[in-house]
Amino acid sequence: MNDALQPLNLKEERRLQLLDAATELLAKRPTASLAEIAEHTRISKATLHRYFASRDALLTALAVRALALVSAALADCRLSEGAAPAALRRLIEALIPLGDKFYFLLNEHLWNVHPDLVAAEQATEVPIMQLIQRGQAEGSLRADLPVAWIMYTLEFTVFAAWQAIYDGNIARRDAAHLVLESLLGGIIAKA
Amino acid sequence: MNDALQPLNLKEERRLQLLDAATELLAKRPTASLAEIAEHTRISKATLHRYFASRDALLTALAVRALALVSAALADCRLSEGAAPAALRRLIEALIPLGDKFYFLLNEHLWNVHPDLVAAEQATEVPIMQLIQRGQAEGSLRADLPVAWIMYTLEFTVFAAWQAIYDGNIARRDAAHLVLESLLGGIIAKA
DNA sequence: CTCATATGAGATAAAATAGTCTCAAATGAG
DNA sequence: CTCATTTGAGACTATTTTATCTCATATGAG
Repeated sequence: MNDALQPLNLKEERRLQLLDAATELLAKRPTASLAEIAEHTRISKATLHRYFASRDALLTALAVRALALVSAALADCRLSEGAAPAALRRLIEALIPLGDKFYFLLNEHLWNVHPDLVAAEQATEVPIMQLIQRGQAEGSLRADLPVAWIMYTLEFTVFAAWQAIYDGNIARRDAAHLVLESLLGGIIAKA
Repeated sequence: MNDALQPLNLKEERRLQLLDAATELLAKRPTASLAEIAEHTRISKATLHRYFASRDALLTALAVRALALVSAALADCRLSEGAAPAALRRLIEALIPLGDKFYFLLNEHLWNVHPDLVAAEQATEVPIMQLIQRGQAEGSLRADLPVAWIMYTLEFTVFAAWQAIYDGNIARRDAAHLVLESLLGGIIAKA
């Protein structure tokens, strides 16, 4: 699965560029037709079909790539090392640029078509969950909030940041800071 | 638009039940076909068409109802009264059960079809934005986080709660408390 | 420049979804 | 119970989306 991260020839590079542009659009508009995806990626329908034989092939490629990138990011973050808040920071910084891909992994409508990838997707959740548990055990994260809930709020806040960047409402360079501040410290002013 | 909240005859009651069930499914799976919506709502395709003449009619009804319910909830919350944190609490408590409808209002893929409702949707954002601004001016909400970002994180956290309830991962009765705690106070343990 | 390859536009076919309709059965009120 | 209304199943039609293909043009490497 790390094949998705190997150095590539030009055509493969282009294919991934198209795939990433398609992912963006599909994150914003899951109902987009292939004609709309072609338009968004600035290629003709025929060319889109040359790169991805079918809608299913496109969605599969998307899922595989999302899994590979998120898994690699998680591994790079070494979530089991260092204090939990610092690890969480590394995680958030890594995930924001992958917000659309991360969003796809979290949504069930893709998995209906690709149940074979479900186990791999669930495997991406394990290190995050363990990090939260570790933080609670260490006393650095609140233990009164259920782990499951912390995961939801983390995941949705990361996607909110991706969306806010995409919409042009926050600057990319500010995003991680904003997520960290609001998620970790909350929005209430300190006394 | 408050017509959507008037006492109803039995058939209209049933129609709204169907509409609400369809809204749930479409929040989880925007690509659901009418056949899938019919199955989810436990009626036949023919009956679905009897209640909503077309997919467009269904989506329009959904948007109109979502707008009516969210607008009414916002009005009930009297966001300009009382301290900002208390008003925020009332807001969150009101919005969670409307999470699927709120999510729809925030997403662009519906408005492509119904640009006429865009102004009304944007009007629902104004009292929320004003509340945040008021909180910042009063010093109860952090002024270092942009208003736009606070709105994103609020909206996505509310939807996260709706989703978590729908998935069976948190209890409905706990949801508002969890949102308030994590959003307002953050997830870092207090020293 | 040449030439191999990639691409777009648009026509066409196939598949899926949306929409329409009929009639028997189910439902609910009186 | 009767009877008016609603519903489901499924056949059928219409529309949209997906997929396929051709050929002229564009592109890029040498």
